[in-house]
Amino acid sequence: MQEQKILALIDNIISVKPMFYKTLGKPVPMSSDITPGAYYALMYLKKHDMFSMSDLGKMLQISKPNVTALVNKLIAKGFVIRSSDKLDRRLIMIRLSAKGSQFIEKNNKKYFEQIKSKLQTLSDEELESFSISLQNVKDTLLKISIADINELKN
Amino acid sequence: MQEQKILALIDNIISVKPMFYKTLGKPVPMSSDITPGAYYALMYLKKHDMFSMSDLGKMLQISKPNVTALVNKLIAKGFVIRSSDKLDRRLIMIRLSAKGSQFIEKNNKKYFEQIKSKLQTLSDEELESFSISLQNVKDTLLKISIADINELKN
DNA sequence: AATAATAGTTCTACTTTTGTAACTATTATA
DNA sequence: TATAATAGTTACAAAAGTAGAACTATTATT
Repeated sequence: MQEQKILALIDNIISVKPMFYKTLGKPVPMSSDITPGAYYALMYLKKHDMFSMSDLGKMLQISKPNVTALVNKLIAKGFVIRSSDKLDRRLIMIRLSAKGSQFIEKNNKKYFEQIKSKLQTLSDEELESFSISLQNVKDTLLKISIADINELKN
Repeated sequence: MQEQKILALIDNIISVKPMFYKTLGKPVPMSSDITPGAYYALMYLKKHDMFSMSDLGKMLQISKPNVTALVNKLIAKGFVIRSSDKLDRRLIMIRLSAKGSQFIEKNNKKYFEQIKSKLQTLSDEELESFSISLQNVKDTLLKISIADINELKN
């Protein structure tokens, strides 16, 4: 890819980031039952099934002490399960509990309505192309994210 | 658009938001010369040229007292210019100064390298399609954002 | 002219996020 | 076995974001 096109792409990445974060409403506090950061953690766990504390921190880009604090809160709420790896007892694996999974699904539904109303300004064609593009963006980010976490492991 | 496809779209929106925010590195502190929120404000001003205090707050989704505090900091740094609207003297219009514009351009370039390294895991074809999709997502978000701000005006 | 509405400010307190340093337990290395 | 490296925790501090209430100045409404 040409250098110039890459620069344009990165410019788009930079400028779309805050838009993405802000345009479609607040992250996800709503119930105030949980902090946005904790909600993100639950979403990652829902997508990726299981993480060690360290890898969860890498995904969320937060430091280890913060992972501990965050996971403690999620455990206190029963949203997450802690289990130590038997092969390497240093590792503590975190996964979603049934309660945590239900919580996310229920809350996301509430959040749906909020976003849905914002989408009403778009035509049917715009919705279609937005949908396809977003899927592509998501897949790409996921790929970058996974490549990134693997690199950090080595 | 079918209800089911819309639900899938929204699900993607929700799950891609935290990815977008986190996957590609920290928002934009870097120099620590400015907070991420203030940086976002500068980016909005770069795109939209001019905002009243209230509209800026709506774009950034922050309350009026916080707009004041944020803009004060930006003015102290000389990144932004304050001017009152002559037709409606209640309005205070904010726009980027030359210094602010230069600051953003310079800092974005630094940020480029960080993102560029993350993109190296992608093939040329993936970069191309990512680029196109992202442009579409950006345009769509911008459209939603503008529709939203106009609605709030009425 | 009186009243209501809007734009912005000030003051204040609170939540959320974030980072650093020192520590324990376990595993890998030499 | 001694040492280094890794995973996670604890304790503390500080930055950043957020919001409510009361206030001034200006414009719109009646």
